[in-house]
Amino acid sequence: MTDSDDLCQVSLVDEKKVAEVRKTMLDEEVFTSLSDTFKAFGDRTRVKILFALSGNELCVCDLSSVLDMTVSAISHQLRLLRNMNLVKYRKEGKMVYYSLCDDHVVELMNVALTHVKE
Amino acid sequence: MTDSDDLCQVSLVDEKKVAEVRKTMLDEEVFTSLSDTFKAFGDRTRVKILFALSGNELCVCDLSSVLDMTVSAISHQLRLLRNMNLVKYRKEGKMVYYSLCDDHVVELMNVALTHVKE
DNA sequence: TGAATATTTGAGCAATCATTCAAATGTTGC
DNA sequence: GCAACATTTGAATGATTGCTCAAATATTCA
Repeated sequence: MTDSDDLCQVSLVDEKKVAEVRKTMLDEEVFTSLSDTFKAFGDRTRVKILFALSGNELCVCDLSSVLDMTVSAISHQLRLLRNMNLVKYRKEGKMVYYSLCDDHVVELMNVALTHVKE
Repeated sequence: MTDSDDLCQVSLVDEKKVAEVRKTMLDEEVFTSLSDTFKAFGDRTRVKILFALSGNELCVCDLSSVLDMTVSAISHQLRLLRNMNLVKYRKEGKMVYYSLCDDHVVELMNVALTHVKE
């Protein structure tokens, strides 16, 4: 961070504004959780999985078939979504059925969709 | 994709469900836009920038000061956010003031925040 | 015109990440 | 126990990405 201390002159003028904004900033961990959550949605495979699971409980091979992707690839991404508490699973014999954890997931996708559609 | 055709036996049973889900899936480009949008939020620096800009118009060096990061690093991320139509800018002399494009940005962060806080 | 300043940009580098492949785990039914 | 099957896992690899550094733009003011 070579130029973090040679701030622009105007920052002295906006010192008050900067201080105010700095005060409203959340804790570092909150921003980390926030960006981690968004990061989980920030991949085509994972959004597709989450979208497919909205309203449906699906097993890994169902998802593999719907997305036309390797079971292994799907499973890797499901683990990530599990760790992020976005999906939960239910075992039934050899099968593992996945579903969404809560409604925030659908809500987030809907808000983002309205943005995408302008 | 070596095992995309040797689907599990159960998929024959769930064939109907899979076909239904497949029908509800959105177009490929929509999923791409969706994940790209989320990807823009999926970085600590960028969420912080977006959060700082919610309700405030700030110049690059203000942001640099608030986030305690290089002007260059901030500028690089601002370009990405500009390309994603999440922030807009206004030139005033040497300064460039950034602000959020629309309310979806704040809305998305709020929904994600309620998820993070459980 | 030339110095000072705010911002942008491109190349380079280290770190992260998504997928593949092969192997392991766990479950069912013989 | 063993074969078949659904899923998970670890290592490896190619691709993407965030930041730094140096240089380029663009604007103001003397």
